[in-house]
Amino acid sequence: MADDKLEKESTEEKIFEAARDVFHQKGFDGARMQEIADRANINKSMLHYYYRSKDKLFEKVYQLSLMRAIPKIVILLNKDLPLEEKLRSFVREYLTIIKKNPDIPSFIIRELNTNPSRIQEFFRSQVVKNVQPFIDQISEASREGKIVDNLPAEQVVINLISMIIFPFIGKPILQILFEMDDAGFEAFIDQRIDYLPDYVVKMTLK
Amino acid sequence: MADDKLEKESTEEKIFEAARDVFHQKGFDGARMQEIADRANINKSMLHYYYRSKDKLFEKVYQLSLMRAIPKIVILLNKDLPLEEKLRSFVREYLTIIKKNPDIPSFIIRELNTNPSRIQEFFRSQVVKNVQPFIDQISEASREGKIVDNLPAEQVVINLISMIIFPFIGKPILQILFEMDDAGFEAFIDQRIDYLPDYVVKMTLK
DNA sequence: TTATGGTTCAACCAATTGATTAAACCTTTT
DNA sequence: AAAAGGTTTAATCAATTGGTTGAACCATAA
Repeated sequence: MADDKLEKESTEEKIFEAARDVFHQKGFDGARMQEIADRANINKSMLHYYYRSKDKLFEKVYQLSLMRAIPKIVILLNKDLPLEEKLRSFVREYLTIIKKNPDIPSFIIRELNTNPSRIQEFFRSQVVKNVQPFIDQISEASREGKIVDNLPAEQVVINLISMIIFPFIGKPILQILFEMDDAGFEAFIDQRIDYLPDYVVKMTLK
Repeated sequence: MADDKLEKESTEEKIFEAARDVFHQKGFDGARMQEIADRANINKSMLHYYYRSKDKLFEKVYQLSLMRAIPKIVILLNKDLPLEEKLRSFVREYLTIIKKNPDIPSFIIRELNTNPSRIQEFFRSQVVKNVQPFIDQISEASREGKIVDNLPAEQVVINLISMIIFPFIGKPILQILFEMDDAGFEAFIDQRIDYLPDYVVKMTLK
């Protein structure tokens, strides 16, 4: 009755959000159930009441993190667009989505490197088949001599993904190197959203 | 007396190497002292006898991992070379060094994201001042209108680093996406060492 | 009012983990 | 050979961690 302003949030939701924050920041191994409980302002038993175990809770967080980041992009890749336009919107869309969820890349990469098996399956079943048409489209363009240096599709795709994702993963290094605060980093990303789509097209297509 | 072929290795060294492997693979939080001891084929007490604590042991591993990866590159950046040549050799050298220590990038990035304070200082004191001349050189070139799209130095540098480092960090994704085994991945990197230096120059300098 | 059933909590448990200890072992020195 | 000192080991500790339990709480329905 004190400040129930916007506290319609259920306990289950509070737990999930706290878990998401802690898992994102510390990873599975570094996360503590007690810390999640504290951040959600509830008793630790509640975690197990709603999610059974740390593994199950992590699974939920992980799944939603991936779901939030990937499908929107994947849809784009399956559209029937000319390569040039697809490249441009891929870069722009991807950067924009990650900007809204900037801690997801580090999170995914970290868990993918420390405990591959847990999620390789997800990638194999959800991502690969949706990216394949895009790869094929690039391969075809390469065979037709439309790609700079006749690079194979794998190299082109990695160059794309690298330039999109790495700045978020390397944020702490970046901030030290260029003496950026968080606002500076955001401005840096905005600048990227602005020039990178055209830049990528230019450096990829003849 | 069985197979003491090359076992001149001291216990201290065996511990360090085992620790390096385990820390690289699992990170600080995921690493277990017992696992390190097992991998080194020694009693767990030896870890503490030689390195006092898990933290101290980690510190040693971390420091050497950084030392091994960074100085060689940093030296290059301070040489008095024309930008074009410096770019080329920067990409080639950096890729070659990481190829020899392919698990270091993920390791550094992971710890940098989970526990920034532990190492920010190292970067600030060791890396920044050595990279600065390189940044300045690019900034100057940009002012002189020699950079494609007149990109600011920060964007150029990040594009470089992204394309060099990310493939190693994203190896698990890459392997799923393109159905690569470890040999395939190495071939992929070799291909990169081959074309990326010139490619980067072309996409950076007018 | 009271019975019901979902929710919350404090107390507790078993297992794991980093760390310590004291004795045994081995190599070198005297 | 015996003393000395560094090295190795097994046993053990205290703290932490994920997880469990049973009772209390509280809203809703009979």
